[in-house]
Amino acid sequence: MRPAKLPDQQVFARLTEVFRRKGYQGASYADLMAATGLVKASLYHRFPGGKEDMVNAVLSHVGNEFSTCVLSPAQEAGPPEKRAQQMARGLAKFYGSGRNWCLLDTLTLASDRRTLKHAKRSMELWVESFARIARDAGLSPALSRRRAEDAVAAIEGGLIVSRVMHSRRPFLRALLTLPDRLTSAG
Amino acid sequence: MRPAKLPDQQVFARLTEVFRRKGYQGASYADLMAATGLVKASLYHRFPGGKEDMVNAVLSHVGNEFSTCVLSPAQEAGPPEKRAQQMARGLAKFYGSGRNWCLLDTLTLASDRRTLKHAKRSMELWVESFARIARDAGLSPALSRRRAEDAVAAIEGGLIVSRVMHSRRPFLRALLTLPDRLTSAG
DNA sequence: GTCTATAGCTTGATAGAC
DNA sequence: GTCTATCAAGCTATAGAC
Repeated sequence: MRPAKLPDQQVFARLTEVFRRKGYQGASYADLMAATGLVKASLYHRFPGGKEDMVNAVLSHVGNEFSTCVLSPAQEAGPPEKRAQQMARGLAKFYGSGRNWCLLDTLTLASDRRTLKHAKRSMELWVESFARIARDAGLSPALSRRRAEDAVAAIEGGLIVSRVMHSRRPFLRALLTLPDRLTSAG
Repeated sequence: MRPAKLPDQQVFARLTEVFRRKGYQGASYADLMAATGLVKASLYHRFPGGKEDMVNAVLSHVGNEFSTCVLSPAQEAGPPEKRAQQMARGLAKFYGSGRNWCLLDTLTLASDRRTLKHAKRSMELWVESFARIARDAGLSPALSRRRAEDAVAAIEGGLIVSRVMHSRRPFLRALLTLPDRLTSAG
């Protein structure tokens, strides 16, 4: 009998896990097959362009998750501080309290231009979303932009220090200081 | 006639360049051969353990550079603010104003335990060096440690945002705020 | 949409001449 | 300390059956 289709959601989740840990070049088909339980030809059936297609599908999928989990609070009504706190909670969940690594980091080592552009667009959305909070808190557009970029950097850097030092605290501190970072005057 | 020995310094510098851009798995022998001008067997002659040996030699070599270029100002006499400024200048040079990527980031994706331990030790030295500045500025040991970790995270994150967004400013801002980050009260 | 089977290329690694 | 030559293993990719 014909094997049932493995749900897209599961495929995406498992591919994501591999790319997060190994990056683009580090993720071999052997890894991707083992993670999904699908054989190579099946992966090519779903992603005709091979790994490049997979990576971009994963970036889109994870980008959607990130939007609903983290970015959407920025759009809603309410005081900027509260919205920033909500985003921090979303980030804690999204990054598994620092256990997960960030695709925008791991996928931007020696991968193709399409992927790099995709990653840049994703980070741009993230920064813009943070900047909106800062503007709503009364900061100037230019300062808001800087604060937003620096907040993203604090989180990405927190993830790296957490990864290298084997402690989640640096990442968690970056979340704790997020609201102040985005909304405090000066 | 027998080909002359290619100076260690040049070999290290060129290998470093490759590992910085491609990470451990991304750096193939083809890449390493092209960068050094040495053939595969010659690389194995210098590094009997292959890539793992190369990476660890590169980490040691770059670690020494980092020590003299960045960490040594922390040991000297003088006001903490001045020393922090000196370190910021050293970091600007070391990271090519944001053009260079950090080995502690790129080499910690799916590489062997020895390399991960080496990277952790290097970052530990870095954090400790920053923390000393903070203590000399009068901060408590615990706060100094947190400030130091967060400062390293700000720099690593600045490098990532700079890399993804194609702008050196996030990294350069992380340097500009370094002295205050390490020495301000509270 | 899954699988088996196969192809050719690239990889990491070694032996041995100069 | 460099090189040429060679190797098995792993890699990406495709053809075709069910």
